[in-house]
Amino acid sequence: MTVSSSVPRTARERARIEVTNEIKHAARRHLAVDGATALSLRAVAREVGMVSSAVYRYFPSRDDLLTALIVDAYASVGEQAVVAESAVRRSDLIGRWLAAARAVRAWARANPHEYGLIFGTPIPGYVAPRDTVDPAAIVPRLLLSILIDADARGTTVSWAERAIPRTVRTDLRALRDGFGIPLSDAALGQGLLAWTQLIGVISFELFGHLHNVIVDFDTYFDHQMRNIGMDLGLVS
Amino acid sequence: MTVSSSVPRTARERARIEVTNEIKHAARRHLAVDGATALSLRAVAREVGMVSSAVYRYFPSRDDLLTALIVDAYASVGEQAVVAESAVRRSDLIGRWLAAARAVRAWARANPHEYGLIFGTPIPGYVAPRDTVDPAAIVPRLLLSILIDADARGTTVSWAERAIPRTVRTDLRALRDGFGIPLSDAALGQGLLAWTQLIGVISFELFGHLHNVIVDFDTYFDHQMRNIGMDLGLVS
DNA sequence: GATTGTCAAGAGCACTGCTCTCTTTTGTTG
DNA sequence: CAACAAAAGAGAGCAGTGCTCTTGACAATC
Repeated sequence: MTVSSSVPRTARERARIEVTNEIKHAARRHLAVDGATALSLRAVAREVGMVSSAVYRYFPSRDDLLTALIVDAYASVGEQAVVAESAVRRSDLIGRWLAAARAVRAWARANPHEYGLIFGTPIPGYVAPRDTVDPAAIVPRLLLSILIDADARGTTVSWAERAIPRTVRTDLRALRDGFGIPLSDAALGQGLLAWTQLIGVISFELFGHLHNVIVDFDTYFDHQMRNIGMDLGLVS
Repeated sequence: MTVSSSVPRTARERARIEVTNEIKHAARRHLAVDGATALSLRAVAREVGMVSSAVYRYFPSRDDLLTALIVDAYASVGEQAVVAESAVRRSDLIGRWLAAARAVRAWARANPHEYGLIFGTPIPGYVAPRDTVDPAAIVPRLLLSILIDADARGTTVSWAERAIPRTVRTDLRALRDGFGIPLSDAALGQGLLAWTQLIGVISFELFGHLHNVIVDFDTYFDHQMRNIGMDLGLVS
């Protein structure tokens, strides 16, 4: 094997990439309409004009197809969040937090099944391969970068004075050292919870747990996110 | 139709209830092992010694079987939470909150697939029937009762002074009036978020979003829940 | 130009949810 | 008690699924 890797050289390789993308796009369309459980490899094959067995040349199993869609979904939501957040003035910390949060929610509402794929019930017997961890970290990393900027400006998190158990400190230290995050245990811990809250509020909305409770989800989401941002010390 | 309704009179009715339960138990076993998507009506039928078509006399479709399991799951987690919370001294507000939260998490860890069934990705094209809304409300209601007791003791929620948008107030008022909840908008709103957080933290743990981040989940969960409880004004 | 690796197609296996028809069992009524 | 109606089980069958294996066609390389 030579250096050829990312650049398609032969016509075969080029065609392979093209067909692979075609399959993925068709699969994403089916996913958007029918959901993950109803995603049929045969139906996808029909749509791209192939016989089902031919698809197996590109994805060795249905789960592998789903994994590819998961990676793409993570990349997609991550990109949306990054773009939205980068459009806000750097010093407007709460604005950056709200922009990122709103972008994630908007993406989730536009692609509910893809959202469910990555933040809902995991596929049984399925373990996320290495490929998914990098794109999955985009949004959390973005949120942390806001916290880091806030910390640099001298803000403090509302739980700064609260005790933190020893083993939690150990876990947080490993996280901080592993990724080089210059944040206090308190900020890191509360940031982790904020990330959890963001996904939790969106999940409750999309999965119907606030049906007949909240009507104006737009305002409700903004309200909760703004309060969380204030607790994080991102005062405007 | 006479008064006979809940009490089985004839042997047939009795047998029907028994077979129905047998099917549900077999289904629950399969669910626990293989997950919801892999739940096969035929496999369940085989286990109870029936032919698949006979099961349709009891559950008109696979989704109806799943719905029955969902209702049971809600009832199950609700009972666990109620039992655990009731064992705590009434004046120990944070203890009651922690007991309920820990009970929900313990149930979730013991029955991950049932948890995923009710708090994970909803089944595509599936709308929760009326039967599910009552059992689904047990845990939220329990958490609210703690907040109500706290309010009666004069505690205040950490967001008590923060502005609440008009439409959010409208939604919260409808909720308060509909269920007769004597709580301020601030307490109700923050309570709603606490409930979301509880499920969010458990989901992140079970669905693997904190893999390689948190090791000691027991302590991490307790830590976050205690902090949330403090924000709710449940100081010990 | 012959050879080697890649791809698409087709048949087939074991499984699924679900719908029929047919037979047996059960409860009620004349 | 016999006759009838309702309920429940059995079996076959349909259309669909994921996946495997074999067969034939094409392209890249020696």
